[in-house]
Amino acid sequence: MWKKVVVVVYQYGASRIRHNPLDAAVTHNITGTGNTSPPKLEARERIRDAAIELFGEHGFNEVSLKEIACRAGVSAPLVIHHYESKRNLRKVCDAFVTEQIRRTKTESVRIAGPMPRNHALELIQSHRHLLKYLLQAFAAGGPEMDDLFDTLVEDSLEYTAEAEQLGLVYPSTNPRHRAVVLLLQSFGALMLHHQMKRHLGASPLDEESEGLLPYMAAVAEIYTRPLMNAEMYRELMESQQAFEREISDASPP
Amino acid sequence: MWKKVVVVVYQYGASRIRHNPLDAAVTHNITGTGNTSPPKLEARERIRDAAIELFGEHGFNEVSLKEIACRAGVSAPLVIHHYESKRNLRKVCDAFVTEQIRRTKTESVRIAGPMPRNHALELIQSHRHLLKYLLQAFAAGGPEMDDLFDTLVEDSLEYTAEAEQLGLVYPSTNPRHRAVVLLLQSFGALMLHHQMKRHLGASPLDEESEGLLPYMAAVAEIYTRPLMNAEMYRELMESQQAFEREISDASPP
DNA sequence: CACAGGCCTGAACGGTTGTTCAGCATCTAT
DNA sequence: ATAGATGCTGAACAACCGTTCAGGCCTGTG
Repeated sequence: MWKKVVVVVYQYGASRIRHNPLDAAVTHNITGTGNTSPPKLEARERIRDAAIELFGEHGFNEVSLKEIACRAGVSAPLVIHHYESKRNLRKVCDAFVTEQIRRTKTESVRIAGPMPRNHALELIQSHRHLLKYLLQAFAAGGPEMDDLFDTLVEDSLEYTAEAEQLGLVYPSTNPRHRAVVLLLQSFGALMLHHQMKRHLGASPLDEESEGLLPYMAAVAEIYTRPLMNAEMYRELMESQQAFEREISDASPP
Repeated sequence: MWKKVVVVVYQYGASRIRHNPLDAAVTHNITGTGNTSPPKLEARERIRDAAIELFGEHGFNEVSLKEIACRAGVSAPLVIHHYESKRNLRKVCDAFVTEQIRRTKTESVRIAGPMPRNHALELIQSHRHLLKYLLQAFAAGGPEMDDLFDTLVEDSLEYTAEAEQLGLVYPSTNPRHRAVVLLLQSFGALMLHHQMKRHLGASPLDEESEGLLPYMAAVAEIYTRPLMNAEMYRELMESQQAFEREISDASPP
């Protein structure tokens, strides 16, 4: 039954989150027909969805309870009545989005097979609002997000290893570190989606799903062909090592 | 007595900032000789520096005027007296940081020669607070930041081309797009510096400058050796092309 | 029918925010 | 010495925030 709730919520979210009386009637209809177990439906889920959408769009502190309530078609005190406080609402949203993304990820992994595409791009097409929320939550921090990031790393590590055995991905001297940096780069690039859209014409986070080819092509080229020389590599590492040696020589007396 | 505490805190903060000798000389000169042009020194700069530091650390909306004033060792209304409003203060900070980074960048380019290191890493060692502010400002958006990002792209493009002629960097089918994506990835990874520190042990944004080798090594490996197969590349591009074709076939009736 | 209980709301409260205002020192110029 | 800027402050203000409270609507149950 919990699943059913989730499905309804998702469909609701996919329909751009209009909270008209019509939609309210529809949800009421759905709840009224079948479920015998304690429903507790309707407004509670609408509030959560509105919060997720608005937090994802504008950030946590930029959104007031009144705006959330307004988008959910309810009053502000009701938000407090259902979720104890705004902070707790955020915690619930964090947990919900985390769970939803975890499920979506494993599903998409099953479907896509051992294709180590960009994690971010994997999620984008169907769950844009979740991804937006996720990015805001990553920026804001919090233990839920730390856990989620960890599982993303583990998942990435896992099916990158599969792809490596298939010869699609080349081995690394430190697969875990590589996976982490790739995740950081992928999600980080999405956090700058505004600049990405300005310079590349489109971003995975805006409404139209088209025009991503320039970005995909650039990323693909960077990841399939070496970008810089081995000599470059050596110089980079040596300068950094020299710098760190200099630091540690100077500081610890 | 409270003031004294504040002042100490500020000086400690300022000693990390390390103003340019040029700026220090100018300010001292003005105050000492009684320049005819509007002096308005001392507190005004302190407020600006405090604002930059706090905005960079906690974000624009997370910092109140009172906190800025407290760190600058003045009262809140004085902030309004010097800078018309909080929004205007942010605009001034944007312009100042932008200008400072522009200057620093050209200097570092001169010094480093045609070494297309990470732009971010280039700035980090000496101007961490500026970089923190920059990342927050990128996240918040604004025309000043758009302009700055554009010049970063142009600069990157320019001396990547130099490095290319020296054989340190390999050519691209679209150098501009590649430069943009590299910038997005570099800065974006820094925006997730919390996760970076958790998984890689250190981040360029925290106080100690050591321990960056894991990150540098992973980045260097990604950029010097191909990550995935050409077959992988083909599949990636084709799936995206197919997806976009499907979209454009369905939508424009 | 009465009545209890779960949604839900309007009004109101305390706290914080950015900003305004009147006035206090300090200094310069007349 | 007087007048006038200038730099700066404490007190106060309106607006908004998250949250509380008392009560109204609706539904199910005796």
